Amino acid sequence: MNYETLLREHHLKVTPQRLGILSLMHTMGHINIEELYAQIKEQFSSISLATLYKNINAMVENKLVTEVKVPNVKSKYEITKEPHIHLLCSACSEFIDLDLDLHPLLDAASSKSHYELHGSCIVLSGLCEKCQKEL
Amino acid sequence: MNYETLLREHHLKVTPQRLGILSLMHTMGHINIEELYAQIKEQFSSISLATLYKNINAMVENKLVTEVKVPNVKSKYEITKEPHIHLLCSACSEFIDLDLDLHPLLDAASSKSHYELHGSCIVLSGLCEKCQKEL
DNA sequence: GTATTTGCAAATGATTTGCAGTGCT
DNA sequence: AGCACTGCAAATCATTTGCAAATAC
Repeated sequence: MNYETLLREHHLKVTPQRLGILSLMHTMGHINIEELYAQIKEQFSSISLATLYKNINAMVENKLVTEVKVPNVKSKYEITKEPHIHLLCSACSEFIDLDLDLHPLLDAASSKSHYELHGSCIVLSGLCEKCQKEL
Repeated sequence: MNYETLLREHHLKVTPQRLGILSLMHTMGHINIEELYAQIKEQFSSISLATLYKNINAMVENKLVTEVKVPNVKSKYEITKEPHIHLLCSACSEFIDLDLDLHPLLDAASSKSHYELHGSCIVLSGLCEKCQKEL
């Protein structure tokens, strides 16, 4: 993925810090502010939390990045993609994407409610396969 | 609904403040901390925010109440019920429940991921019927 | 060259904690 | 009676803001 292009397409200037943020977000899949700050300090030891917040906010406003609010844990951030399901394991905190066709659900929701839908935040929680066996 | 019984069933002591909180939550459907504080002050003028937080947290821990994390706005609280969809209008901030059969989705998610699912937080956002017409 | 971004420090906002007094069972 | 709850004040944690120096375009 070319992060420079991605930034420019979303009307954001290219800075080394932003490239670092996107690269981490891409390799981690989902990441919260705390983890992001810890990781990015390894590349930019003097980066400040304020910069991180400003950048994340700018990216979310420009829809380059999506915030996923998750019950019980801190918000995660991911590079924006098509609507999909998130799964959270309440034992080991694994947090993964699940690509299922959401159109049947979205269509049903839309026609029953007469809403014109633009976004979704779907988090299902339970036990992952591994944790089911270990408990 | 009998709030006293509800509290006892969830191993929480009955206090006037808690009855007030549940009553408001039931009549409002969904409510955030700020709204709740403003409303409950009319019944208990000396109630403190700390008490409100402690009670909400206790109720959430005992699963009497569910926190709904919503993108862009403050968390809402509701009396716990079966999994369902929430709809948020991004123009007028209407926030409503939509009762659709979620079993097809949950079953598909479960069998594809091998997760044993326990909870869901589903928020769809868009424009309500009224706001579509006005824009 | 101009506008934006960065990093620091300080300010704000939200939530939690400690504790003395009160109320529930 | 004993333990949990309330309300206050203070502490903590998360996020935002203001500003001078550095950087992007």
